[in-house]
Amino acid sequence: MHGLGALEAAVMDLLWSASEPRTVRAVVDELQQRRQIAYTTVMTVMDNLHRKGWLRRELVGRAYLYEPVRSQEEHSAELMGEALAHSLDPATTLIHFVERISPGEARLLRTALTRATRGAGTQGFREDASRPGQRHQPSDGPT
Amino acid sequence: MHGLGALEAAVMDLLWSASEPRTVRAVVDELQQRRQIAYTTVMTVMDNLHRKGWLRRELVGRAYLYEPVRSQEEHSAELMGEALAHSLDPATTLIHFVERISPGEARLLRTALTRATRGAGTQGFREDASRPGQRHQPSDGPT
DNA sequence: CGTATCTACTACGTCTGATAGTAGTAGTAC
DNA sequence: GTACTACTACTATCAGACGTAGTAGATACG
Repeated sequence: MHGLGALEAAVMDLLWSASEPRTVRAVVDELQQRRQIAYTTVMTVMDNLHRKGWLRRELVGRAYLYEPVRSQEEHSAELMGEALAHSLDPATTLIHFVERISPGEARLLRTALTRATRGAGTQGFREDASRPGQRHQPSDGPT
Repeated sequence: MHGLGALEAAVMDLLWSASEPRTVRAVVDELQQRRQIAYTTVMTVMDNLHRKGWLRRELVGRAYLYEPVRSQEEHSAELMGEALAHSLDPATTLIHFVERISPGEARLLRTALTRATRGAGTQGFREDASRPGQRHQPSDGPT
Protein backbone atom coordinates (compact mmCIF):
# COMPACT_ATOMS: atom_id res chain seq x y z
CA MET A 1 0.00 0.00 0.00
CA HIS A 2 1.22 3.51 0.78
CA GLY A 3 4.59 3.09 2.44
CA LEU A 4 3.13 0.31 4.57
CA GLY A 5 3.19 -3.42 4.06
CA ALA A 6 0.07 -5.54 3.84
CA LEU A 7 0.05 -6.64 7.47
CA GLU A 8 0.97 -3.17 8.65
CA ALA A 9 -1.93 -1.73 6.70
CA ALA A 10 -4.29 -4.37 8.08
CA VAL A 11 -3.26 -3.47 11.62
CA MET A 12 -3.68 0.24 10.96
CA ASP A 13 -7.14 -0.35 9.49
CA LEU A 14 -8.08 -2.34 12.56
CA LEU A 15 -6.94 0.41 14.90
CA TRP A 16 -8.55 3.10 12.77
CA SER A 17 -11.85 1.23 12.84
CA ALA A 18 -11.61 0.75 16.60
CA SER A 19 -12.94 3.59 18.68
CA GLU A 20 -10.52 2.93 21.50
CA PRO A 21 -6.85 2.03 21.92
CA ARG A 22 -6.10 -1.68 21.65
CA THR A 23 -3.56 -4.04 23.07
CA VAL A 24 -1.52 -6.41 20.94
CA ARG A 25 -3.63 -9.22 22.37
CA ALA A 26 -6.86 -7.62 21.17
CA VAL A 27 -5.47 -7.05 17.68
CA VAL A 28 -4.13 -10.59 17.48
CA ASP A 29 -7.49 -11.99 18.50
CA GLU A 30 -9.24 -10.03 15.78
CA LEU A 31 -6.71 -11.07 13.15
CA GLN A 32 -6.93 -14.68 14.28
CA GLN A 33 -10.57 -14.73 13.23
CA ARG A 34 -9.41 -14.44 9.64
CA ARG A 35 -6.14 -16.32 9.55
CA GLN A 36 -3.43 -18.02 11.57
CA ILE A 37 -0.87 -15.57 12.88
CA ALA A 38 1.51 -15.62 15.84
CA TYR A 39 1.25 -13.17 18.72
CA THR A 40 4.87 -12.16 18.31
CA THR A 41 4.36 -11.39 14.64
CA VAL A 42 1.66 -8.87 15.41
CA MET A 43 3.63 -7.47 18.30
CA THR A 44 6.66 -6.92 16.09
CA VAL A 45 4.55 -5.19 13.47
CA MET A 46 2.87 -2.93 16.00
CA ASP A 47 6.22 -2.14 17.56
CA ASN A 48 7.51 -1.23 14.11
CA LEU A 49 4.50 1.01 13.50
CA HIS A 50 5.15 2.70 16.83
CA ARG A 51 8.79 3.17 15.96
CA LYS A 52 7.82 4.64 12.59
CA GLY A 53 5.45 7.10 14.20
CA TRP A 54 2.17 5.63 13.06
CA LEU A 55 1.07 4.46 16.48
CA ARG A 56 1.22 6.05 19.89
CA ARG A 57 1.32 3.73 22.90
CA GLU A 58 0.79 3.86 26.61
CA LEU A 59 1.78 1.30 29.18
CA VAL A 60 -1.28 0.23 31.16
CA GLY A 61 -0.58 -2.54 33.62
CA ARG A 62 1.63 -5.04 31.85
CA ALA A 63 0.58 -4.34 28.32
CA TYR A 64 0.77 -1.39 25.95
CA LEU A 65 -2.34 0.24 24.61
CA TYR A 66 -1.79 1.25 20.98
CA GLU A 67 -3.60 4.08 19.24
CA PRO A 68 -3.19 5.69 15.81
CA VAL A 69 -1.30 8.98 15.93
CA ARG A 70 -3.37 10.38 13.09
CA SER A 71 -6.93 9.62 12.15
CA GLN A 72 -7.64 7.61 9.05
CA GLU A 73 -9.29 10.64 7.51
CA GLU A 74 -6.27 12.86 8.18
CA HIS A 75 -4.08 10.24 6.60
CA SER A 76 -6.26 9.95 3.51
CA ALA A 77 -6.41 13.72 3.21
CA GLU A 78 -2.65 13.91 3.42
CA LEU A 79 -2.27 11.32 0.68
CA MET A 80 -4.63 13.33 -1.49
CA GLY A 81 -2.76 16.53 -0.76
CA GLU A 82 0.59 14.96 -1.55
CA ALA A 83 -0.66 13.55 -4.82
CA LEU A 84 -1.89 17.00 -5.77
CA ALA A 85 1.28 18.71 -4.61
CA HIS A 86 3.49 16.40 -6.66
CA SER A 87 1.46 17.08 -9.74
CA LEU A 88 3.07 19.10 -12.48
CA ASP A 89 -0.25 20.59 -13.52
CA PRO A 90 -2.65 20.93 -10.57
CA ALA A 91 -5.49 22.29 -12.67
CA THR A 92 -5.56 19.33 -15.03
CA THR A 93 -5.09 16.91 -12.17
CA LEU A 94 -8.07 18.36 -10.33
CA ILE A 95 -10.22 18.14 -13.44
CA HIS A 96 -9.33 14.47 -13.81
CA PHE A 97 -10.01 14.01 -10.13
CA VAL A 98 -13.49 15.48 -10.07
CA GLU A 99 -14.32 13.52 -13.20
CA ARG A 100 -13.46 10.22 -11.58
CA ILE A 101 -15.25 10.62 -8.24
CA SER A 102 -18.87 9.67 -7.67
CA PRO A 103 -21.71 12.20 -7.65
CA GLY A 104 -22.08 11.69 -3.91
CA GLU A 105 -18.42 12.41 -3.35
CA ALA A 106 -18.67 15.45 -5.58
CA ARG A 107 -21.50 16.75 -3.46
CA LEU A 108 -19.49 16.21 -0.28
CA LEU A 109 -16.56 17.94 -1.88
CA ARG A 110 -18.65 20.95 -2.84
CA THR A 111 -19.97 21.18 0.69
CA ALA A 112 -16.50 20.94 2.18
CA LEU A 113 -15.23 23.57 -0.22
CA THR A 114 -18.02 25.99 0.62
CA ARG A 115 -17.47 25.48 4.29
CA ALA A 116 -13.72 26.01 4.04
CA THR A 117 -14.22 29.12 1.94
CA ARG A 118 -16.64 30.63 4.42
CA GLY A 119 -14.26 29.88 7.27
CA ALA A 120 -11.29 31.41 5.51
CA GLY A 121 -13.24 34.35 4.16
CA THR A 122 -15.31 35.70 7.01
CA GLN A 123 -13.24 34.22 9.85
CA GLY A 124 -15.31 34.41 13.01
CA PHE A 125 -18.60 33.34 11.56
CA ARG A 126 -18.08 29.63 11.42
CA GLU A 127 -19.72 26.64 13.02
CA ASP A 128 -16.50 24.88 13.98
CA ALA A 129 -15.61 23.15 10.76
CA SER A 130 -12.76 21.18 12.23
CA ARG A 131 -14.18 19.43 15.26
CA PRO A 132 -13.17 15.79 15.15
CA GLY A 133 -16.23 14.35 16.83
CA GLN A 134 -18.54 15.87 14.26
CA ARG A 135 -18.76 13.27 11.53
CA HIS A 136 -20.58 15.33 8.93
CA GLN A 137 -23.07 12.64 7.97
CA PRO A 138 -21.04 9.77 6.49
CA SER A 139 -23.96 9.13 4.17
CA ASP A 140 -22.51 8.78 0.72
CA GLY A 141 -25.27 7.09 -1.17
CA PRO A 142 -25.19 8.07 -4.85
CA THR A 143 -28.44 10.02 -4.80
CA MET B 1 7.41 6.75 -3.66
CA HIS B 2 3.97 5.48 -4.74
CA GLY B 3 4.49 1.86 -5.65
CA LEU B 4 7.61 2.86 -7.54
CA GLY B 5 11.22 2.85 -6.44
CA ALA B 6 13.36 5.96 -6.40
CA LEU B 7 15.01 5.39 -9.75
CA GLU B 8 11.75 4.27 -11.32
CA ALA B 9 10.07 7.45 -10.11
CA ALA B 10 12.94 9.56 -11.44
CA VAL B 11 12.59 7.96 -14.86
CA MET B 12 8.83 8.46 -14.86
CA ASP B 13 9.25 12.11 -13.91
CA LEU B 14 11.69 12.55 -16.73
CA LEU B 15 9.34 11.01 -19.27
CA TRP B 16 6.38 12.93 -17.89
CA SER B 17 8.27 16.17 -18.21
CA ALA B 18 9.34 15.31 -21.74
CA SER B 19 6.89 16.25 -24.44
CA GLU B 20 7.94 13.40 -26.69
CA PRO B 21 8.85 9.72 -26.35
CA ARG B 22 12.46 9.06 -25.37
CA THR B 23 14.98 6.32 -25.96
CA VAL B 24 16.93 4.69 -23.17
CA ARG B 25 19.96 6.53 -24.49
CA ALA B 26 18.26 9.90 -24.10
CA VAL B 27 17.14 9.14 -20.56
CA VAL B 28 20.57 7.87 -19.60
CA ASP B 29 22.18 11.02 -20.94
CA GLU B 30 19.85 13.19 -18.88
CA LEU B 31 20.42 11.15 -15.74
CA GLN B 32 24.17 11.18 -16.31
CA GLN B 33 24.13 14.95 -15.88
CA ARG B 34 23.26 14.40 -12.24
CA ARG B 35 25.03 11.18 -11.34
CA GLN B 36 26.97 8.19 -12.57
CA ILE B 37 24.71 5.43 -13.81
CA ALA B 38 25.14 2.58 -16.27
CA TYR B 39 23.20 2.35 -19.50
CA THR B 40 22.02 -1.15 -18.63
CA THR B 41 20.70 -0.01 -15.28
CA VAL B 42 18.42 2.51 -16.88
CA MET B 43 17.44 0.07 -19.57
CA THR B 44 16.48 -2.53 -16.99
CA VAL B 45 14.39 -0.03 -15.08
CA MET B 46 12.62 1.17 -18.19
CA ASP B 47 12.02 -2.41 -19.28
CA ASN B 48 10.54 -3.10 -15.85
CA LEU B 49 8.31 -0.04 -16.10
CA HIS B 50 7.17 -1.24 -19.50
CA ARG B 51 6.49 -4.71 -18.13
CA LYS B 52 4.53 -3.20 -15.23
CA GLY B 53 2.41 -1.16 -17.60
CA TRP B 54 3.74 2.28 -16.80
CA LEU B 55 5.45 2.81 -20.14
CA ARG B 56 4.40 2.10 -23.68
CA ARG B 57 7.18 1.52 -26.21
CA GLU B 58 7.64 1.42 -29.92
CA LEU B 59 10.56 0.03 -31.87
CA VAL B 60 12.00 2.71 -34.12
CA GLY B 61 15.11 1.59 -35.94
CA ARG B 62 17.22 -0.33 -33.47
CA ALA B 63 16.01 1.37 -30.33
CA TYR B 64 12.73 1.57 -28.45
CA LEU B 65 10.96 4.84 -27.93
CA TYR B 66 9.39 4.91 -24.49
CA GLU B 67 6.35 6.96 -23.53
CA PRO B 68 4.20 7.10 -20.38
CA VAL B 69 0.94 5.17 -20.72
CA ARG B 70 -0.87 7.62 -18.51
CA SER B 71 -0.23 11.29 -18.08
CA GLN B 72 1.24 12.54 -14.85
CA GLU B 73 -2.01 14.33 -14.12
CA GLU B 74 -4.09 11.20 -14.63
CA HIS B 75 -1.78 9.36 -12.32
CA SER B 76 -2.00 12.01 -9.63
CA ALA B 77 -5.77 12.12 -9.98
CA GLU B 78 -5.94 8.37 -9.58
CA LEU B 79 -3.85 8.51 -6.43
CA MET B 80 -6.19 11.14 -5.05
CA GLY B 81 -9.24 9.08 -5.97
CA GLU B 82 -7.82 5.96 -4.37
CA ALA B 83 -6.97 7.76 -1.17
CA LEU B 84 -10.53 9.06 -1.03
CA ALA B 85 -12.05 5.70 -1.90
CA HIS B 86 -10.13 3.94 0.86
CA SER B 87 -11.31 6.43 3.40
CA LEU B 88 -13.76 5.24 6.00
CA ASP B 89 -15.39 8.66 6.21
CA PRO B 90 -15.21 10.51 2.87
CA ALA B 91 -16.93 13.61 4.20
CA THR B 92 -14.40 14.18 6.97
CA THR B 93 -11.53 13.27 4.66
CA LEU B 94 -12.65 15.86 2.13
CA ILE B 95 -12.96 18.51 4.81
CA HIS B 96 -9.40 17.80 5.94
CA PHE B 97 -8.34 17.86 2.32
CA VAL B 98 -9.78 21.25 1.44
CA GLU B 99 -8.37 22.66 4.66
CA ARG B 100 -4.85 21.62 3.76
CA ILE B 101 -4.69 22.82 0.16
CA SER B 102 -3.71 26.33 -0.85
CA PRO B 103 -6.22 29.03 -1.78
CA GLY B 104 -5.07 28.78 -5.37
CA GLU B 105 -5.67 25.07 -5.43
CA ALA B 106 -9.06 25.57 -3.81
CA ARG B 107 -9.99 27.97 -6.59
CA LEU B 108 -8.88 25.49 -9.23
CA LEU B 109 -10.84 22.79 -7.46
CA ARG B 110 -13.98 24.92 -7.42
CA THR B 111 -13.60 25.60 -11.11
CA ALA B 112 -13.08 21.93 -11.91
CA LEU B 113 -16.07 21.00 -9.81
CA THR B 114 -18.32 23.48 -11.56
CA ARG B 115 -17.13 22.32 -14.94
CA ALA B 116 -17.67 18.63 -14.09
CA THR B 117 -21.13 19.34 -12.78
CA ARG B 118 -22.08 21.16 -15.98
CA GLY B 119 -20.63 18.35 -18.06
CA ALA B 120 -22.43 15.63 -16.13
CA GLY B 121 -25.69 17.55 -16.29
CA THR B 122 -25.95 18.58 -19.93
CA GLN B 123 -23.57 15.95 -21.40
CA GLY B 124 -22.69 17.02 -24.88
CA PHE B 125 -22.05 20.64 -24.17
CA ARG B 126 -18.47 20.52 -23.05
CA GLU B 127 -15.34 22.18 -24.29
CA ASP B 128 -13.16 19.07 -24.13
CA ALA B 129 -12.17 19.15 -20.51
CA SER B 130 -9.80 16.23 -20.82
CA ARG B 131 -7.49 17.20 -23.61
CA PRO B 132 -3.89 16.73 -22.47
CA GLY B 133 -2.48 19.70 -24.31
CA GLN B 134 -4.82 22.14 -22.67
CA ARG B 135 -2.99 23.17 -19.56
CA HIS B 136 -5.65 25.25 -17.82
CA GLN B 137 -3.32 27.98 -16.62
CA PRO B 138 -0.96 26.37 -14.12
CA SER B 139 -1.02 29.66 -12.24
CA ASP B 140 -1.30 28.78 -8.59
CA GLY B 141 -0.44 32.02 -6.87
CA PRO B 142 -2.06 32.42 -3.47
CA THR B 143 -4.73 35.01 -4.24
C1' DC C 1 33.52 -8.20 -42.64
C1' DG C 2 34.39 -5.53 -38.56
C1' DT C 3 32.82 -2.12 -35.24
C1' DA C 4 29.55 0.20 -32.56
C1' DT C 5 25.11 0.21 -30.46
C1' DC C 6 21.23 -1.66 -28.76
C1' DT C 7 18.36 -5.33 -26.43
C1' DA C 8 17.78 -9.64 -23.75
C1' DC C 9 19.21 -12.41 -20.15
C1' DT C 10 21.26 -13.08 -15.89
C1' DA C 11 23.20 -12.19 -11.50
C1' DC C 12 24.04 -10.06 -7.16
C1' DG C 13 23.64 -7.02 -3.12
C1' DT C 14 20.57 -4.47 -0.20
C1' DC C 15 16.52 -3.16 2.02
C1' DT C 16 12.19 -3.91 3.92
C1' DG C 17 8.40 -6.42 5.49
C1' DA C 18 6.37 -10.91 7.28
C1' DT C 19 7.01 -14.35 10.26
C1' DA C 20 8.08 -16.26 14.57
C1' DG C 21 11.17 -18.25 18.31
C1' DT C 22 13.69 -17.49 22.76
C1' DA C 23 14.68 -15.16 26.81
C1' DG C 24 13.57 -12.07 30.36
C1' DT C 25 10.28 -9.78 33.46
C1' DA C 26 6.46 -8.88 36.21
C1' DG C 27 2.02 -9.67 38.05
C1' DT C 28 -1.14 -13.52 40.12
C1' DA C 29 -2.62 -17.45 42.52
C1' DC C 30 -2.07 -20.46 46.09
C1' DG D 1 7.61 -17.08 48.42
C1' DT D 2 7.25 -20.10 44.48
C1' DA D 3 5.23 -21.58 40.27
C1' DC D 4 2.45 -20.10 36.47
C1' DT D 5 1.04 -16.95 33.01
C1' DA D 6 1.16 -13.10 29.94
C1' DC D 7 3.60 -9.66 27.98
C1' DT D 8 7.81 -7.26 26.01
C1' DA D 9 12.50 -7.16 24.04
C1' DC D 10 15.78 -9.14 21.21
C1' DT D 11 17.08 -11.89 17.47
C1' DA D 12 16.85 -14.63 13.29
C1' DT D 13 15.19 -16.20 8.94
C1' DC D 14 12.95 -15.81 4.57
C1' DA D 15 10.92 -13.72 0.51
C1' DG D 16 10.16 -10.06 -2.69
C1' DA D 17 11.29 -5.71 -4.79
C1' DC D 18 14.81 -2.48 -6.46
C1' DG D 19 19.10 -0.80 -7.90
C1' DT D 20 22.95 -2.00 -10.14
C1' DA D 21 25.48 -3.72 -13.86
C1' DG D 22 27.93 -7.37 -16.74
C1' DT D 23 27.80 -10.60 -20.74
C1' DA D 24 25.98 -12.37 -24.86
C1' DG D 25 23.67 -11.83 -29.03
C1' DA D 26 21.65 -9.23 -32.83
C1' DT D 27 21.86 -5.62 -36.17
C1' DA D 28 22.82 -1.46 -38.73
C1' DC D 29 26.63 1.16 -40.84
C1' DG D 30 30.67 1.88 -43.19
